[in-house]
Order: sequence, then C-alpha cells, then structure tokens
Amino acid sequence: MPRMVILDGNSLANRAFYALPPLTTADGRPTNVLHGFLTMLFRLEQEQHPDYWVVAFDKTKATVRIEQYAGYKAQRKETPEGLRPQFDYLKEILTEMDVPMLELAGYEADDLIAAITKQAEAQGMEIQIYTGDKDALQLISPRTNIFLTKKGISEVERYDETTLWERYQLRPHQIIDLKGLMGDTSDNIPGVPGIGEKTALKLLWEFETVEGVLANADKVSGKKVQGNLKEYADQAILSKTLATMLTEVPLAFSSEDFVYRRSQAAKVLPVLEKYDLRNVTRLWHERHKDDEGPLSESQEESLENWPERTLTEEGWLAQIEEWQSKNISLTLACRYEGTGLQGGRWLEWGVAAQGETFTLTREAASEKVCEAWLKLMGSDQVTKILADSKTVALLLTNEGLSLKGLTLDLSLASYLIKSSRPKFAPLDLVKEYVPNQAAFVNVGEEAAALAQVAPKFEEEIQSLGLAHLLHEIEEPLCMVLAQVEHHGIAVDSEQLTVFGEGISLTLRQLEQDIYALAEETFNINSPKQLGAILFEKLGLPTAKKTKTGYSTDAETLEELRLAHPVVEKILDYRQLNKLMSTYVNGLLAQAKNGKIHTTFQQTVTTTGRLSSTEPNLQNIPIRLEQGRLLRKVFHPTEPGWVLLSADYSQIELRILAHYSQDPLLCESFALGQDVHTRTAAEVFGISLDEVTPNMRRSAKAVNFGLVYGLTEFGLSRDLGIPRKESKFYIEQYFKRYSGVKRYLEDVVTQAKKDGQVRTLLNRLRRIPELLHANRVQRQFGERIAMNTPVQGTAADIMKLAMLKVAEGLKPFRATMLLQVHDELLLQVAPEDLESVAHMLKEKMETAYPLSVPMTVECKVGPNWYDMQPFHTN
DNA sequence: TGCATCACG
DNA sequence: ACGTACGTGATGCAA
Repeated sequence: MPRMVILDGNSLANRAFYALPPLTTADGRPTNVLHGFLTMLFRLEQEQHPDYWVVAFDKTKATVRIEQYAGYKAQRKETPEGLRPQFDYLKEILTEMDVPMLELAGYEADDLIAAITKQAEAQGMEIQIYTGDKDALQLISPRTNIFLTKKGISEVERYDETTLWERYQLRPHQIIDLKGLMGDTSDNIPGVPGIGEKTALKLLWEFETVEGVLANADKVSGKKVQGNLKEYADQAILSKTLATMLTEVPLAFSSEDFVYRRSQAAKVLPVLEKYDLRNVTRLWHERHKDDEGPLSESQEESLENWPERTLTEEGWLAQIEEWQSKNISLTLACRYEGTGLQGGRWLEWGVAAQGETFTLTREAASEKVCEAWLKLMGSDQVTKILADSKTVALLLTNEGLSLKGLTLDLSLASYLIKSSRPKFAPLDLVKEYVPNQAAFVNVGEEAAALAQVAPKFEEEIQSLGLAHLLHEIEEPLCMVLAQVEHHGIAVDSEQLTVFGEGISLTLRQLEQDIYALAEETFNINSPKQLGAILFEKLGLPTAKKTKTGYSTDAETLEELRLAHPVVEKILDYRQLNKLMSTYVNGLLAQAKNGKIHTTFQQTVTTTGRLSSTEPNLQNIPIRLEQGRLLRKVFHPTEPGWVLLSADYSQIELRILAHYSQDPLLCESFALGQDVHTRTAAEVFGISLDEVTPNMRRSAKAVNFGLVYGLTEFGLSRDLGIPRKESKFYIEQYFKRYSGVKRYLEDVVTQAKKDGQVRTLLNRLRRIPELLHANRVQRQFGERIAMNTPVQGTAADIMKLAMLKVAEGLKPFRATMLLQVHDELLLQVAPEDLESVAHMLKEKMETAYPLSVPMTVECKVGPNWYDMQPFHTN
C-alpha cells in the first residue's frame, strides 16, 4: 500500500519555535524552527519511507472561517518576531530538498490536510499526518494515522482508532464534538462556558455528539452545566462547525504532485550551510550515507543471471580462439592460493563475456587449455575488466607471464570515485550498485556481477572527469608496481642480525639501569605502568594527559629529561626498542631468499599517495643516526651494481608556488634559491646573507606548516616557541607572501562551495568534514582542503614520473626498487649508471611541468646508507 | 579491538 | 572556551 505522509507546516513550526532554545546563525538570524522541523523530517523520512509526502502551510490571515465567526482566532497572538522569517527560510530549504509544499490563499493547513487525506484515502493509500494540533485526530480512519508531537518536536505519538479509544474512549468523528463543547482557546473556538475536557468527555460518552448532548441537556447532572448548555447551544453548534476540517478546497492537485524524491546533496547542502545548520547537515549525511556516490541513482538495480557454460577441452580451445579472433571484452574474477606476491597460484578463473559465464579450473583444465588461456591473458588484443589487477598481474608474473589488455580496473575506479571508501574487494564493488548482493558462490557469478556493474563505474568515472587519471595513470601504474613488488629489494639478513645483536645488548643494559633507577621492575613498554612509575612513584610533574592516563610520549619526556636521570634512559630505550621490534625483527621476519617484497597499496590514502605494507618500506629510519645505520642492510641484488636514488626537492612548496602564483615564492624557485633562507629573509625583513641558522629553521617550519594548513598552535609546538611568536611569524609570512594567503583562502572557499577539492591532474577528494557540526572537525576540513591539492598533486606527478621512468628503464640494466613519496630508489649496473641517472632526473623533472622548475637530486651508493650526491652531465 | 607511540614523507 | 598542524603503517599493551 503506498504511503502518504502529510505534515502540518505551521503547527510543527510553532511547536519547534517554542520547544527549542533560540538558536541563530552566526549573523543572528533565528533558526531553531529549522533545526526542529528538519530533524523531525529526516527522522520520519528514515523511519517511514514515504512514497508521497507534502508539507501544508496556512496562507494569509483571511480564512474562510472569518466569515463564519468574527472572533475566530482573533485572540491568537501575532506571529512572534523570531518565528516569522523562519517560514521563509524553511520553505527555501524544503524547495531545495524537493519536498512538495502546498498552500492556498484563504485556507489553513488543516483544511488542505483534510482534503489531501480524503483524496489519498480514495486512492487506497496509507496516510500519516504529522502535526501538533489535536484537531487532526478527527481524520483518523483505518487508513489514516495521526502523529502528534509530544514534548519537544522530534518525539511523536501515533494515534489510530484503537489508541484514540484507549485514551479518550471516543471515535474519531467525536473529536469535533469534543471541541464543540470544550472549545479551544488557541483557536479562539468558544465552546460552552464551564465545560472543560473532563466534562465534555463525560457528556460525549453518554450522548455521543454535541447534538445528542444538547437534546438531552435536561438529563445532564449539574445545574450550572445544564444551564450553560441551554444558553450556549448555538455557540456549541458553531464551535463544532469551526472545529470541523474542510475537505472541499478549490484546488486541483494530484497525488503525483507529492511523489517522494530523495534530496540531492548539491542542492541541499549549500542551503543548509547558508543557515549554519551544521547539526542538520550531519543528520542529512547520516540519513543519506547509504546512497552517496554512484549508488544514488541506481538503488533498484539488480543483477541478471548470466547462464554458465560448461566447456569440454575442445570447447575451451574453440572459445578462447573465438575471444581472441573477435577481440571480445572479458570480465574476469580470480581465485588463488597464497598471496599474489609470494608465489601465489591461481586456482580458478571466472570469465564473463557476452551474457555468459565460464569457469576455468586449474585442476580440471588440460595443459593445452591453460596454455591457450594464459596466452590470452597476455594479449593486448583481448581487453579485460578486473578488480585488483595488480594481484592478478602478480599471479601471472609468478608463472613468468604478464597481464595485458587491461581496460578497466574496478578497484582503482572505485578508489578514484571515492578515495575514503575502505574496501575495494569485488563484493564491495558490486554492492555499490546492488546493495543486497550476497557473497559470491562461484567465480563465474562474480565475474558476471562485475561485468554488469563495470559500465556504471566507467560512466561515473567519465562524469567525474577521472578517466585520464584512471586509464592513463593508475591502471598503467599498477602494472609497474606489480613488477616492482615482484622484484623486491635485497637485504642482508646476517648484517641485520648483527645490527640487532648490538641493539639487544644496549637494550638489556638500559633495561637494568631503568629498573635500578626506578627501584623496581616493570614493563617499560606499557605506557600505563611507565606513567605510574614516573608520575606517581617518582612524582615527576605531569604535563599532558591522554584519554587513558598520563602521556609518556617522547615530547613529554623530553621536557622531563633533567627532572630525573631515568627519563633519558627511557628515551633511549624507546628509540632502540622501536628499532629492534619494528625494523630488525620486523624486517628479518619478512626477508625471504635475501629479499624483501613490500606491497604497495594503491587504493588506501585519501590524497592519492601510495602506501607500503608488509613490510612498510616507506618509513625506514633516516632522521636519527642510530636508525639511519639500518639502511646499510639494503643493497643491490646484483654484485657490483649500485643503488641510485632520486628525490624531488621541495616538491610540495613548488606546487604551492604553482597554485598560488605568488611572485616571491615563484621567484625564489625560478632563481634556484634556498627557499627556507629566502623565506626567513622575507619574514624577518633582512637580506639573504643576514639569515641565521635559527631564522632559517623557523622559516622552514613555517614552510612545512603552510602545506598542512598552518596554525599558530602547530607552529609554536613544532618550534617550541610561545603562541605569540608563532602568530607573529605567520602574520609576517602572509604579509610578504600575500599570494599564498589568497590562494589558501580561495581553496577553502571553493572547497566549501563544492564539498570537494581536486589536484592538478583532477584527482578528487570529497571533504564532508567541512560541513561537520563540530567546529574542530570543520577546521580540520579546512586544513584538508589546503593540504590535499598540494600533497595529492605531488602524488600525481610522482606517479606520472614512475610511468615514464619505468618506460625509460627498458633499454638499461636497471630496476625500480621503491617509491617513498618524493623519492625513487633504483638499482643500476655501473655501466648504465650515467645514462640511467640522466634519464631518471630528466623524466622526473619533466613529468608534469609547472610554472616553476622542478629539480631532482640523485644519489648513488653501495647501500641505502652510504649514498653520495651524483651529478649527471 | 582501540589506544598510544613512533618510524617515514 | 575549545583542541589543532597533512598523509601513512607497525608494534605492544590492555581491555
């Protein structure tokens, strides 16, 4: 049964106005009604799933009832100052939400509601009416329920015939009789003097209607009541008439006018922002969280059942031949054992093509078929759609083959559409469009499902302008990454073990020293126990706290270094313990055959960077000497070869210069100056040669902060200076670099408008935090808006460079080993070093030319520690 | 499993 | 009066 929800706009707005505290926008416009009304609206939308809905409003004060009774509503107070404008705001918002509204000059919302109800009933709908006005109870029927606001507004109480009877022992049609007798001061319906709710109910239980009561006035107990009934009989009848909701209104409408439509973020969010309705925005997101992204327009999609074809050996060979000769597009799913990386083996392929599915099982297939199939996988001519093609490529690499002809990787597509989505497995991808999809029983079914959602992903990619990024960058890159992962990097396990033994020794000594100084043994690795020792037993001053107790991080301990000798030991212990557990033991556990194979995650970060896992080779120590030594164990696989690294110099600041076109920043890079020194000179108003190392340090911190969304707090903490001083630096900076200031302001403004930001290569990040109700979250959103285009563009450029470098490496004896965000690590045969270094620098610097030059610095060495600058000719 | 901590860019 | 730099992953503890 279709469901129609009708809301009494005026009644609910009034309720909200008096029930809620006087909320306003930043510039003082009242908004409490908006909060109350919309909160309720979202809740009923979520709970009731209306098929039709409409909000009815009163229009003008000249209602038809004035003709009937001049006193009607005469005593109703003027609409209060704070409420009146909110009707306009509310209507504006409802318009943007595509919520139908109805009003008619001379009529009240009540009457419209009655009229709509009558019509909807005739059409066999179920009707729900939301109002604060008990008059509406008269409309109750088997098809119509009333939801009366309880205290507040978002709480409602449902009335049907049964509940009405339980509460008042009245039938719905008697509501008007009740009003006729007791009146209604708010509507100025007079009723009969001396008769309140109690008396009226008693009378109606006995005599049913006003007319019944009047006819039997003599039998009524109580002289005063009897007298008043006789004296005010006409007034009682009139009151009943006034309380009767009109069902005849001179307005033609059809239920199709009230069809429920899901609201659209692009229209709704700006208007909610306009009225500072952050809580409401949060609720909206909550309400619509399931239908963001590509889902919204295809909720009702379901999958077709593609028939499964079973083939004989001859059948397979013929089929493969046909796919090959006709260049049929295949959608593939794969089951495998082990990991893609470390000798994993494919077990089954699910193939979807032209409305049919096929399953190729390793066990069952003949060698001939497997051979033909794998040849097909390596054919550029047969195009393929896959989820997680990097793993598939690795599985094929394990068999000495390569994957060719990839035209769409659904995992990468999904990541570009919404980088914050946590999962990109086939089932999750299909669920984007077919929410109820259960787990796949077999690969054929999975392939068919992927084949059917693939066009929707491609469409979404096209419409978001992400096609180039996907097809020309991410997809080709994943093949490069597969090669890099498969190759791995050589580590000297013995050397690593020796390194670890040295650390162990020191660690054991530190442990003993700490126990001695603390005068007891405890688990130093437990922040809880450590906190107890330091701050309770030893009584050191507590500075910071965490959610769970005392803070004992390095920054806190650094402050306490002089307070007690144990602190320094603990700092040393922490540092070495980290090296031992994460790096020595962690890497040893990963080393196989003298090599380590990391996995580059291509669909994890929100900015477009790669990440590295199992192990993470993007965070090998370098800043502190003790840890840096660990890099000695990374060396080339081939004897005599060398490691060659190339890193972008100041890539993020250069991108900031490009975006902002700030003259000073651009000039600094154009002249090849040391950008931190130049910044110091500008901020302190001195010449370049007057800049002291300390000034440069401060300027460097400012430059770093800029990219993150500079805050006084962050800068003061980073530099260990008072807030006042960091504030001064920032002010000075923005005075000199006003172009940077303007850019950062603009990017935030634009992000608030769009709800998203983009990188130079069009990578997209949505920033829902900008609309968060919480101010801290919102400011976080602003910093994201400032940071993501910069960090993301750097990631884009690096990815582009990797593609060009990988191509450029082909003629040489050299391989790519690692990417560490702004650095590439290669190994090269010595005879090719000069050429490769030259090519590497060239490709990286020109990967995506900006309005300021890019510079790349190369280093060479026998291991990752002993790297010396290398200058190409 | 969530938190605290710390390694990197 | 708040709580704050951006992006990651691994480890160990304590529930």
